[in-house]
Amino acid sequence: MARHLITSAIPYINGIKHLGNLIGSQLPADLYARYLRARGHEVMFLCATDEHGTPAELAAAKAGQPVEAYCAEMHGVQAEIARGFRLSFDHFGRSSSPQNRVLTQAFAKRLAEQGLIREVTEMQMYSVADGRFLPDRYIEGTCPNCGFESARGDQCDNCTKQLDPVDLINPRSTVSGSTELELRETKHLYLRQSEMRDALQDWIDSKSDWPILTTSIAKKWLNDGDGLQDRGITRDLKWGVPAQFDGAPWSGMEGKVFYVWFDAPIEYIAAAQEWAQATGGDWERWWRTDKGAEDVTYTQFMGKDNVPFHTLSFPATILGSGEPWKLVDYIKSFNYLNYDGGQFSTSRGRGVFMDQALSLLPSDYWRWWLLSHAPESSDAEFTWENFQQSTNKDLADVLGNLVSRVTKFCRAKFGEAVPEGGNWGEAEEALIAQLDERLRAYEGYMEAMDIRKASIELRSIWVAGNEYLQAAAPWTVVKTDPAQAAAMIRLALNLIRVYAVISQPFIPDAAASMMAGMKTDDWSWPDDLRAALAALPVDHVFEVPEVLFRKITDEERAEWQLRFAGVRD
RNA sequence: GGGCCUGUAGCUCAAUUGGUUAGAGCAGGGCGCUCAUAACGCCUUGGUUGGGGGUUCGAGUCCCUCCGGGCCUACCA
Repeated sequence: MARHLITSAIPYINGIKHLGNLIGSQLPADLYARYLRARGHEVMFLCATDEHGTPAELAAAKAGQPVEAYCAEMHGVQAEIARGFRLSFDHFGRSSSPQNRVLTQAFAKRLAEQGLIREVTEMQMYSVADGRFLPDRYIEGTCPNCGFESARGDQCDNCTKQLDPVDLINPRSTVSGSTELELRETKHLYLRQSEMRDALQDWIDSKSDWPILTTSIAKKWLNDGDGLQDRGITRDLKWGVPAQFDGAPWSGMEGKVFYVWFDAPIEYIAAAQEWAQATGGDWERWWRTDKGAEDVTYTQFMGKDNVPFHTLSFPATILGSGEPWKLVDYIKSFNYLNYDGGQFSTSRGRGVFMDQALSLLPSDYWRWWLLSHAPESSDAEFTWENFQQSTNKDLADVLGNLVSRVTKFCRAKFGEAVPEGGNWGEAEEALIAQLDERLRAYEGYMEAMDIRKASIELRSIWVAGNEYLQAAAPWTVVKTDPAQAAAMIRLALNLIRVYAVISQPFIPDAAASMMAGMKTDDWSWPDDLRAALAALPVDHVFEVPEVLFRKITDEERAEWQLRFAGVRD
C-alpha cells in the first residue's frame, strides 16, 4: 500500500466550467484517485476554487455583489456540480481561505529572506473611469499593424501579432469603454525565477517519464531568449492575499495583493490544511518531507495552459523556500476539448457546461465519453453524433445489456438467487485466462494514467462477457443440462460484480447500481480473478436491476445539438 | 516572427520508440443467435500513413521542404 497525493488544477471561480475544463483536470484526476483507492492505496485528493484576480472582481461587480459574497456563492455552485459529477475530492477548498492567506504570506516572507524577491517600479495602464489598473488584455483598440479595431492590448486576434497596450490606436477599457487611460507608475514584487533557472532545469531534466507536452513547455520557458525571466507576483487589486502584513520585509505594498498565480498553487497545500481543520487529520504527513511525506507520490493533473505555472513558478516557490515541502512527482497534462468544429465559448453560449450536462443525462454518460476521448495526445472534439454513438454502444448495448440478459435469464430459469450445480469447463477456463490478461493490462494503463487505452481495455473486458455468453449459450444448454447452465449463469452473475468493481473509477453510479442489484458490498479488487468469480456463493439472493443506461434517441441528439450551438462565427 | 504539438480507413484513435502483410472500435455489408435495452456473436468491405524529396537492407516512425489544424510566446487565468 502506497500513499498518493493527487491534485487537480483548481478551476477559476468565475462562472460554471464547461466539459473541456472538466476533462482537462478534475475528471482524470478523479479517475486516478478512485482507481488507487480501489487498489487499497491511501489517497489524498485535493481541489479548490481559484478565487482571486481581476476577472473575479469584475464578475462580482457585474453580478452586483461584493466579491466575497460572489465567490462564496460560486464556490457553493461549483462544489454542488462537482458532487453531481461524483468528483471524489477529499477536500474542495478555496484559495481565499485563511489558511492560504497565512501560507502565501509565509512563502513570500521566506522567499524574501532567501534573497529571491526584488522590488520593481514600472509603468502600467490605469483606467481613471474604472478606478483600477487594467491588465493588457482588458484594453482594446485598433491594431497598429493590420487596422483590426478590436485588438487586445497583449495581442491582436486578427493578425496574431503581440502588442503592447501603448501601441494601440484609440485604446479603451473593455470594462467601461472609457478612453480615459494613462500610464501610471506602480511598484511590484518580482520572484527572481532567473536565480532558480539551473535548479529548475536539473529538476525538469530528471523527469524523463513525463508527457512530452509537459516537459516541452517547461523547457521552452527555461531556454527561450535570455532564459527564465523574473516574474511579478503582486498586483494592484483589492481582492486577494494582501502583500503587506506583519513582518513583511518591504514597504510601499499597501493596498496590493499577491498575483493569483502565486497564491493559487499554494492553495494545494492550504487545501490540505483546510481538510485537516475540518476532519482533525494530519496535513503535514502529505506535504512536509520532514514530517512523513517522503514516501508520498504526488501527481498533478492540468490543462496545457497551466503547465508553466506548475513546472516553473510553483516549483520555484517550493525550491526557493529552502524548506522541506513535497515537490510534484508526475504531471499529467491535457490538450483541449473542442466543441463541434470550434472552441467551447462561454461568452457565445457555445458548447455544454457542467450544470447543463447534468440536467440532460446522468454523470456516468459524460464521465465515460469524456474519459474515453480524453485529449491526451492532441486536441479532441466533442460532437453529439459521436457522443450518442459511443455511449449507446458502449454503455447501453455492451455493458447495460449484458447485465440485463444475465439477470433476466437467471430470474426466468432459476429465480433471483445464484443457482447451484455444474462445474466450470473449457469455455470458462478460457474466459478466465483471457479476462486475467486483460485485467492486468487495464491495471497497467490505469497506473500509467493512459486513460484512453484503459477505457479501451475496460470495454474489451465487458465485450468478453458477451462473447462468452454467446459461445456458452446457456439458453440452449438449459434445455438438456440445467446444472451446466446454472454453472454458466453463476459465473456470469459473478462477472457483474467484478465488472462493477473494476468499472467504478469510470462510471461510479452504474457500478453502485450493479452492486446493489447483486445485493453485495464486496468491493474487493479481483487480484485473484478465479476467486473473485466465486465471491457470490450459491443461493446468494440478487435482484434484476433497473435498466443501467437508457439510449439517447436521435430526436434528443438533434434537439441538444441545436440548443447548444450558440452563435456560430 | 519564434517555439512546441499534430495530420494514419467515412468517423474516433492504435502501432512495443527504425523491423514481418499498418491494427482496433464505430459506421457500412453479409451470416448466425433468440437469454437480453431492435440487443449479442461471427465474418467482411475499406488505407499511395497530408504532398514532394532524402537517409537506410528496411521509414507511419529519422532529416529537408511545402500544405493544413492547434497551443504557447511571460499583465487572462
